[in-house]
Amino acid sequence: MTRPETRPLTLRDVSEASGVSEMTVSRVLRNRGDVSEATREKVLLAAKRLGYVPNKIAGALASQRVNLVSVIIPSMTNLVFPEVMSGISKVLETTELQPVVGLTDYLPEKEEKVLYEMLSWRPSGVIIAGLEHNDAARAMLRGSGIPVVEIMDTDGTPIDSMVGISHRRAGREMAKAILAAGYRRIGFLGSAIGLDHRARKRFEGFTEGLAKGGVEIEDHEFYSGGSALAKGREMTEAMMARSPDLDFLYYSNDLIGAGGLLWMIEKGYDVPGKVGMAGFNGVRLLKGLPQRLATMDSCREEIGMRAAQIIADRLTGEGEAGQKIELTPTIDPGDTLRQV
Amino acid sequence: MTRPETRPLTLRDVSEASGVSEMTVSRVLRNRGDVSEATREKVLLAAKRLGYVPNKIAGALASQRVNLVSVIIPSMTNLVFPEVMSGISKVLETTELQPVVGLTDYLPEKEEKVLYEMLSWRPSGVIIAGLEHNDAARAMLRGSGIPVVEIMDTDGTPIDSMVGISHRRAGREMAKAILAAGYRRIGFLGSAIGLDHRARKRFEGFTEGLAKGGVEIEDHEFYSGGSALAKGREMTEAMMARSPDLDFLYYSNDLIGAGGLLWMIEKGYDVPGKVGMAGFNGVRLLKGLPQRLATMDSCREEIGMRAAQIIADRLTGEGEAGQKIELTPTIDPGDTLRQV
DNA sequence: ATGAAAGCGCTAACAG
DNA sequence: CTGTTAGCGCTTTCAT
Repeated sequence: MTRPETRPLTLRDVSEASGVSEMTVSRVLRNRGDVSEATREKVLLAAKRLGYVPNKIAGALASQRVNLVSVIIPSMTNLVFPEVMSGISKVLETTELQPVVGLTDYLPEKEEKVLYEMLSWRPSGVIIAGLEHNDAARAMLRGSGIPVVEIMDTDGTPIDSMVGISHRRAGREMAKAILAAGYRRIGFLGSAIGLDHRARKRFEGFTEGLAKGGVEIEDHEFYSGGSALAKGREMTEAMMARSPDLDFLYYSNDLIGAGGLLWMIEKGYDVPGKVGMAGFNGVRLLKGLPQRLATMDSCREEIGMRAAQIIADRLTGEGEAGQKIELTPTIDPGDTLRQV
Repeated sequence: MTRPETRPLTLRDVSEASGVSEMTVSRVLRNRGDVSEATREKVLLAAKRLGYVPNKIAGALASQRVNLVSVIIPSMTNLVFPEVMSGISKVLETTELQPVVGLTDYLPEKEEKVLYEMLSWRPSGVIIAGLEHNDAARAMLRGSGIPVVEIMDTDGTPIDSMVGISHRRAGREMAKAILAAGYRRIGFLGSAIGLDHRARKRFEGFTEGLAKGGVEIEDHEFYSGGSALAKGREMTEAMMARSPDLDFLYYSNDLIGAGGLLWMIEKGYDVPGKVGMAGFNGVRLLKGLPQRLATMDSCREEIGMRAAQIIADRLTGEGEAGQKIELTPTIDPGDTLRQV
């Protein structure tokens, strides 16, 4: 109980305290190999009494195995990624693996740096958001020799495996649904899509889908920073002032859409009769608004689960490299997309 | 560029490729000690060409130093913790340290497990949410010999340092403000506070504060699970049906408060004239609601920053152990707390 | 069922 | 400025 020195305990301490060789102590602590019940108990008792915590650094170096999976995502405040994480955790919890998160803030150089840090810990696998990475990052991933799963997006070529949805298709499908519902004068409101490739692809797919129906976007507005709900409100106000004839507002995410919806309700617009509205993501958080915003589920938790499963399977040897899984998001018309 | 074998590269590979000793390669890669510009460039070139990524496991074992800070929090989907994280990152980015997150889901046993895993990587410090931990967890933290900062809460005794607010006091202050504004018939709506000690302390402080004014809570309702916004709506409806005479609704967090507020607005209640409302946390996300919910800033980002700073300072030797920092949350009356 | 020896890839501490 | 020698704390491998 008393341990005046500050040196962390080692296997040797447990070995001496229990009178059992280091090797056998190690076996007991890892449940490996045959150890008699008697010595096992002696060891466990000693370890617990001392408060021994094994040193994974030494263990990993010796065994050349690290039960860590690097998860590299842009942000935690986005609502989207915590749900992906929860899918990943759900699956990894059934294994020996542990997720370790690195954040990129949507910046390629930061991604490169974080990836380098992560790989220097020799993780057993990498789950990384997006298909766009700079050359250095791609080289590292390819050279790492470990399973890599790129997630969220399937519009592109993965380094190894990928799990996601086609954002281009998601945009197209939403355009199709909007046109089918009879809307024609359409405004787009989105985040400034400089570095958010998936938002950009959705936007491209959307205009493409409209074009097929002979329709062009009538107005658009982009924002960056600030509270999404408030921004949605402001942008909607600005756009409806500028283009009062719009009959549909498509938002690049549910939060700004919700802000817009609240404003429209306040102003007494007939939604979805006169003006339809839709967002993107299927954010559960927003259930509870006066009207349910039409949206499209982005399959976040499932993406996390499938990605984690790919890594887990690869490590047990059951899995194949180069898997490409495209999930199919479904449109939820909510109360803001008129039904035909 | 070609590397048929799958064995990761080592310092030795770089050493051989550059014709410089391993030790000097190591010096170059870590910017330690004096190395001539000529050899430095030779080494850097070789390392880059091979795509060498150092093995931190070996480095950590040899140097007995790990630039990792464990951050142990209940959840990432809570809105509160991502902001704490962002404060932590902001400070650690100015240092060599890297945060590593572990999630407990508010479960003490899981906290113990996660902590054990974390400590087994011998991090340089621990930042952990809350002051309540089971015996094993406390023993590990105390025995770890590294700086420990418990965050969020200051109502209790820390193992080492703590940074947070007094939730008991926060509840009391809100009670005082509500009474001062003239409200008397008060309902409380909160999350089921089984394992959320901070919510519990706020509740206790709140009833205590009311008691000082001779007032007792008239009705209360607790929820668990589901979408907070929707729950707030449902709970508010239920409570107002049951206790139509209430003139104030205090919510244990902003999200359920927002749901309640939306419902009240829809039903045409005069807020804050007839009924006042308040939440807790100062969630920025919610700016953009029709009315701004009264709330109390929980200083999340600052807590993260201060905690990270304590760890960083301890490691450079400038800092002291046992720091106790209590921040003072301020009430934001928004539009739902009548001003006197 | 248990132990002894060797070494994982790197860095600290010395030499030169 | 550069190199050599010993480990870091554990696990692998091979004996017993």
